[in-house]
Amino acid sequence: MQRSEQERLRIESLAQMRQLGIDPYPAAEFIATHSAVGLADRFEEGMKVTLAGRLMTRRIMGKASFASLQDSSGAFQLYVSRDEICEGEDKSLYNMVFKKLLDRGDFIGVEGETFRTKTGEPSVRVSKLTVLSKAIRPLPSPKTDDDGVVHDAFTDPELRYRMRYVDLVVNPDVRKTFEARSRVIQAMRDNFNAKGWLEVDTPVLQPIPGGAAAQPFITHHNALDSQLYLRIANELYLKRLIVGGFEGVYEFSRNFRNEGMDRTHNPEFTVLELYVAYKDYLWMMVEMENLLASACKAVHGKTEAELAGEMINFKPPYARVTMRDAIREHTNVDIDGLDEDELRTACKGLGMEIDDSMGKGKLIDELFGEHCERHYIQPTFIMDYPVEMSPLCKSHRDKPGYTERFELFIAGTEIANAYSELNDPIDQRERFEAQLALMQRGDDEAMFIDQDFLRALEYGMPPTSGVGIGIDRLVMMLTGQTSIQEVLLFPQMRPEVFA
RNA sequence: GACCCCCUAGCUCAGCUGGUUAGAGCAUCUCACUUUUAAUGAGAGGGUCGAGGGUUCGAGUCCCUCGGGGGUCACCA
Repeated sequence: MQRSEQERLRIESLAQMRQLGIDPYPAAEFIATHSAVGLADRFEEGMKVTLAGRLMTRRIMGKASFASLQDSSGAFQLYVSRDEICEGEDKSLYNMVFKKLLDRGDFIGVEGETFRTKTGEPSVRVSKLTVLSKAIRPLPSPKTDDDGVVHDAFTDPELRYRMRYVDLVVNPDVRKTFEARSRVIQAMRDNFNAKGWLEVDTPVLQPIPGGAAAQPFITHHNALDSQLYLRIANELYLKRLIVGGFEGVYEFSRNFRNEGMDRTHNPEFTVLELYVAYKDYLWMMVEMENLLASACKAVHGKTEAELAGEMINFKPPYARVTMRDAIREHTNVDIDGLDEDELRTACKGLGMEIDDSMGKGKLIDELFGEHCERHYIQPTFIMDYPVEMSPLCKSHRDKPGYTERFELFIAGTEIANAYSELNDPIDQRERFEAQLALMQRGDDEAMFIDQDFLRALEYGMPPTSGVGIGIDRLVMMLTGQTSIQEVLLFPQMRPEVFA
């Protein structure tokens, strides 16, 4: 393979280290007494410490040098003096190893005593230096000037996503985003566990891709000689567990949909699904408000987050708007009482592209998606969806033709979808059959009938409220990112071709 | 899937209506330097300009095909 000049030099340094009796990839444990930030937080002069991490910038000034050591928490300054790491006549550890054979990016461990330099910078005066792992490829070398401006940043999205390991090393904000993602998920999990709800795992490989309307990935099991699908949702499995007697179950579900990719869609994505027995969608709204407020606090320490120049306020309560009112407000169309033909005429009047395969539910969905959705910047519950677009949702307790469903919109994007779950097995069977009719009419997103799920409902499911929250999108909202690729460690890319 | 834009050194980028040997900063290498922090000073090396074809006396630059990426739209969360 073709090596760059810098790579060849580093490989040569490896050999030279071995000649000096230094193992560039030692096996032994290295114990760091402190992390970089931990040491900075509890800094006193005269502490005996050890640190481990990557050697980053070096400023060599003859017989002494400054360097920064970067670990998972951040960076700390090292002071390396020739005569302090080489006590005897042999100065090769400094002159050869430190100055020549080590490079930016190599892992080292150091032992030494803390002090402040004359400019006041907390530093470690290195007395012992151990090579922990040599890097043979050079890292990109961004620099930050006195005004905080970053020069030569590693910014090419293709390289950053394909080599996330490099991105994480040189772009501290990237690491912060993924730490925030972990905190969001942890805050949610803590919240659910405190209430006694059970975290469960349900099948990713499903014989029927149910619980949502989407194109699945199809695979094949050899031993069973049967077609299987990667799940597009886990909803129907969690409801089976409610039938089984658990009162609250949740799962952070990796779902797979064989559809387009853009800045809010990745073929695999994460949804938190939560189902709680004896609750309804009104209860769930309050639950969501509190949940998102605590998730936001977990990231920002307060209930506000900035996104694309807009402050998003996660403090409860959130606005509640019915689907009918939302459409009426933004299009002057009152969907109440319109039949399918009248609705189609109204959509055409608004210049929308529609076709005959669209049923009433789909038409309303289009109306909302095209004309309303983008207006909801602050967290807003859109509630009471028409029954045609919600085949798994309970009919509204006092609005015929509507369901007890809400979606939560933030920054014009759907973040969560929740129901008072349909638990009437006869009604559910009819809804599935209506989906079948839509499918025959040409709607390729209509749901399949899951006979086992219907059988489960026939054994009796308590009244239940369930919700799905798009975790990737929520993390985007909470970290100020506008592309899903920035909140996925390894976003889907075309396979790389190696020459 | 459609349209638009991008791909030049390890990184970030210049490179005009085509014109000698393709440039800069950082990184790298050599030398100097014991309190620097975008360290500094002096010097040096490093490129099949995404790939392949074409037009031309001459292509990084114009045209075509392909590959990769980004953006917009459509489907979807």
